[in-house]
Amino acid sequence: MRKAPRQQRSRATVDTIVEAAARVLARRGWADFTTNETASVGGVSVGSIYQYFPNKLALAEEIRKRHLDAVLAAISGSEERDAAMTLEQRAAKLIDGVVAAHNVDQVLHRVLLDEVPLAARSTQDEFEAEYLRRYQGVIASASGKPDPARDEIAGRVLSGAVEGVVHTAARHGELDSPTLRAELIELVCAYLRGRSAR
Amino acid sequence: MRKAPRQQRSRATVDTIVEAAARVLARRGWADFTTNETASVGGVSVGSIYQYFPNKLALAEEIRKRHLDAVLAAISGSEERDAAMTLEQRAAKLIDGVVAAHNVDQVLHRVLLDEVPLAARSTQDEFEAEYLRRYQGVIASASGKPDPARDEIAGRVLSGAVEGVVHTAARHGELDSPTLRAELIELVCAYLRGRSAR
Amino acid sequence: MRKAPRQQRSRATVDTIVEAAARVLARRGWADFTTNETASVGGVSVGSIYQYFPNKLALAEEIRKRHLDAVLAAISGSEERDAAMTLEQRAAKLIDGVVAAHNVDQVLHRVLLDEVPLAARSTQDEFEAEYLRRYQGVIASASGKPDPARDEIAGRVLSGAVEGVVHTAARHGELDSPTLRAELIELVCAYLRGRSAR
Amino acid sequence: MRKAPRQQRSRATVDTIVEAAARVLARRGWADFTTNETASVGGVSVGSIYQYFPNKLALAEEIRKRHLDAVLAAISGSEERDAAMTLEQRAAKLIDGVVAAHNVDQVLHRVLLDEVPLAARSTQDEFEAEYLRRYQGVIASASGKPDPARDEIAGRVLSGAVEGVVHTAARHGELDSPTLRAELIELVCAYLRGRSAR
DNA sequence: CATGAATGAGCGTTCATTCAT
DNA sequence: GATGAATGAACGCTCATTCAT
Repeated sequence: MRKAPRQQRSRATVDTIVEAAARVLARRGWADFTTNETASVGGVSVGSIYQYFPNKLALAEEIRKRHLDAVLAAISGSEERDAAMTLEQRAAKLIDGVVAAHNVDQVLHRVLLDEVPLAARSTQDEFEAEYLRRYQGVIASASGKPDPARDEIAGRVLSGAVEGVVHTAARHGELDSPTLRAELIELVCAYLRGRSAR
Repeated sequence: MRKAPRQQRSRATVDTIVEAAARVLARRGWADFTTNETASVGGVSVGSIYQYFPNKLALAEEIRKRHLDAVLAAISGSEERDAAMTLEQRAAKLIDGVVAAHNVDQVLHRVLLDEVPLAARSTQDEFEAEYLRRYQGVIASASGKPDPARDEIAGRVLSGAVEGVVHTAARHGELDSPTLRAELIELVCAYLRGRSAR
Repeated sequence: MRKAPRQQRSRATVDTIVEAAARVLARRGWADFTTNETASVGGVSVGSIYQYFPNKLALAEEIRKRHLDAVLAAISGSEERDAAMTLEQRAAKLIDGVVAAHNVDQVLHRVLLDEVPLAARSTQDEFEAEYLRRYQGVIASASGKPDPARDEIAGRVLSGAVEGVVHTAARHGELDSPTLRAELIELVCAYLRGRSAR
Repeated sequence: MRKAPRQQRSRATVDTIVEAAARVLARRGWADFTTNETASVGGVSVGSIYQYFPNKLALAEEIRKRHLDAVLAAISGSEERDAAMTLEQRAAKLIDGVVAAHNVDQVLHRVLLDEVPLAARSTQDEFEAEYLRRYQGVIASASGKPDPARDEIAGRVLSGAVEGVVHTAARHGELDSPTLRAELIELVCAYLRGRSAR
């Protein structure tokens, strides 16, 4: 950000801008994301945008930051590591988190991840690290003895798989289907069980 | 396409244009995809592009069509339904097909699927139908008795999962890792076994 | 220049643009020199300007080039080194050349030299070299034996002095005053005579 | 100026503003001279500038006023009309004054004279009148009998010449060269001697 | 008095698209 | 058919200026 908003008025303006920008970005996609439209949707002048953001990309970066924070909050929730939970229960909690994350703002989520170029060392990295940590939790509880290298691969496979399914489900508006939830849980458990059996 | 190229020369021109456009699209992404650059890369004039395509999106649509055809060709290969194949073998063949598909042109693939807006549902749908059919084959061979409704869901789950894993692997340049291949096969088999056990 | 104009039409357009730009630059000065005004004055679209010039400065550079060529042409004229000419005659010819140069387009001349930033290794250098060569001719004919170091200083002093007088005269619209001409010739001769006497 | 600063504090503010503005103007040139940068360099707010100056040009006008005052002060110095001084000595004093003037702030000087448009003729005129008066002093001491008309022309020629030489010397960073000083003195004396001989 | 948030006209520049040649 | 010159709406962004606090 170019300038830290000092007065209360300007903090409100920044919020207005970012929210308007997020709406425009989700509606139009990165290619048609326009500072002018953002300004008019937010009811502010273009100048105000550039008072706080050096350029369009920085604005998008701030949107990403705020969105991923919200997603992380949605994923987190009840953090207690209940030793008594079954694998199914852990998997269910994971899936619910991911689905909740996608429910934050599906379209915006997709645009941010697929279209907006990331400006070197963005918030994305921190987010992905936290995201993978979720999976490690479940994986660890399923495998007999921890094997960091193998576990990391499993994390990537699982997160990719779950993400892929949820992604396409979101596209078809079936994010909240219970069947989908059940199948996803089954997918995770089946994979992890087979893995610990090997 | 605006006009069907009649002579052989013009068919060559169209090919030149589409190939140049595909290169530019892959290199720059949809947001920076430019008809002028396409023309200069292809060594033709902008006018020639508009002789055959009513606008930029139509050109991209043609790229998508050709690319998805190539991807289908890569997936297909040995079509024989060998009754003697084990589940693992079938799964392996499937995975190999999907990976091969992504290898056709990874960057272009990603851009086409994630960034370029789809004008009409046409090409993409046909492709997805064929794509799911691949999965149905494997699913059918794993389940005892066919149950179209359940099998369709399983197809969506499996394709989404595999696609998701391959997608992220491609992003990290690990598409050809044998470990990944093994884990993916295991994922598919584990899921299908668990499913038929239920 | 970005593109060489191939057709005759485009060569005409480039001329139109440069001429319009020169008029705008002279009228408004560099700080208020605008591509939009240039386009509208020239009766072309902004796009056409950028078809041939990568940016505003390059356009100004082309104006400079053309202007300095014209000035050089005005200075040159009868080049014959008549050994029989007196110092006064040589000085008169020099002064006439410089005045003629300033008469090419006084306002534009001032703007180009004083305001427009020069884009590294511009036409300016070549011009100045040629300009100083004029002076060396007169200086050489006045001094007994050539002394390159001293002569160069004399050249700088003389050209600076003449330029300064003509400059302010131009500002007051007295460029064509015969009195001024006479005094300038006297200035040059007096300086050179005193110098050779030393 | 819009408002006369009454309190001591505000007079200090005005000074701060003008000094900051002068620095920015010298550094950036008129085309890139910015009130915002001025404010931030001076450590005040934009609002404060507009408290005292109706617009950017008025601010520049104030800079000019202060600068020309400083230049006049530099030129003046020992004002005593020593009847015993030789022409060379008088010329030397003149040259030293002009050089000293340019040394006040060479870059700012150039920008003010060449780039900043003059709003009203006021400040500049007064300055030029005083400037020419300097030259009249030397001219008067060199010519036998005073001839106001001829002397005025000589003043313009001499001031233009000296100014021109010093100007270019300043551009090449050779303002303090003793050779230059000697040549300039010689230029002035040679011209005046020749003139009184006619 | 001073601040600095807000404005918005206007700038330089790009690029999809048209059309005379 | 093919060319490429020409168009102009629209973009990202700046900055002189205003005014509520």
